[in-house]
Amino acid sequence: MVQGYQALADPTRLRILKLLEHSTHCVCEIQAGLRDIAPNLLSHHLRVLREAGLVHAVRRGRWIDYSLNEATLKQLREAIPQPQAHSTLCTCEAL
Amino acid sequence: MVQGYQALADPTRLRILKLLEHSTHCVCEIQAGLRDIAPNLLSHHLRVLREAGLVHAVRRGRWIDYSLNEATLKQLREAIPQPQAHSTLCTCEAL
DNA sequence: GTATTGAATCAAAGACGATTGATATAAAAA
DNA sequence: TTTTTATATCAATCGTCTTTGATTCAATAC
Repeated sequence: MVQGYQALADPTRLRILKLLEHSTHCVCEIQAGLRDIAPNLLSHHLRVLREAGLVHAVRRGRWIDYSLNEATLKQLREAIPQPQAHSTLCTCEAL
Repeated sequence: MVQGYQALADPTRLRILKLLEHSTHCVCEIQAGLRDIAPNLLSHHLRVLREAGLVHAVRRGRWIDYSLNEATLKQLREAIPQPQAHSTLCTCEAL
């Protein structure tokens, strides 16, 4: 989980994931959507996302297509803590 | 958003949030649940969580009670990218 | 086979976050 | 008012992550 949130915790990577919400994209298309990010840096961020399992990559000839990995994203969504129904108060000696 | 995911991306902080799912707790109770974390370090992590808006803190006499801030947690859950319905393929020239 | 295109890797610099030890604040008890 | 208890802050260290520039690898075109 930690690795997943770490991967989400970067503006560039969030931008990449947003791009992929609507479509699979090869790196050159992602690059076109993030003109301010150098290609090698983009490649690095894609690797972080890959290694965290947030996206997957498949080669198609000269290109590599990236898409969201919904299974992992769902896990991350569900692992964010949530107050439980019968949440009690602190039992420390009252004031 | 980035700050929120950053705050989630640490094992100690996830443990703290897990503890708070069931109940509000003062720092000394949280401390009891994380015996391997030094008090000053715990305090640091609580600050990170506070500044990211994931928890809130209220003083009760000598104690300070921490609880989850569900509003922010919900936002983070909903901001995790999700493939959209009519997700298309990469339009790059086919192989 | 050699060049070209698309993408990843390597090495190094700088910025940032985690951890520690020591000190400070705030409220209550003595 | 001094001490004690609960928690936070400060300063410094260490490690990790981001970014850059240069190089490498893989697939296709020539």
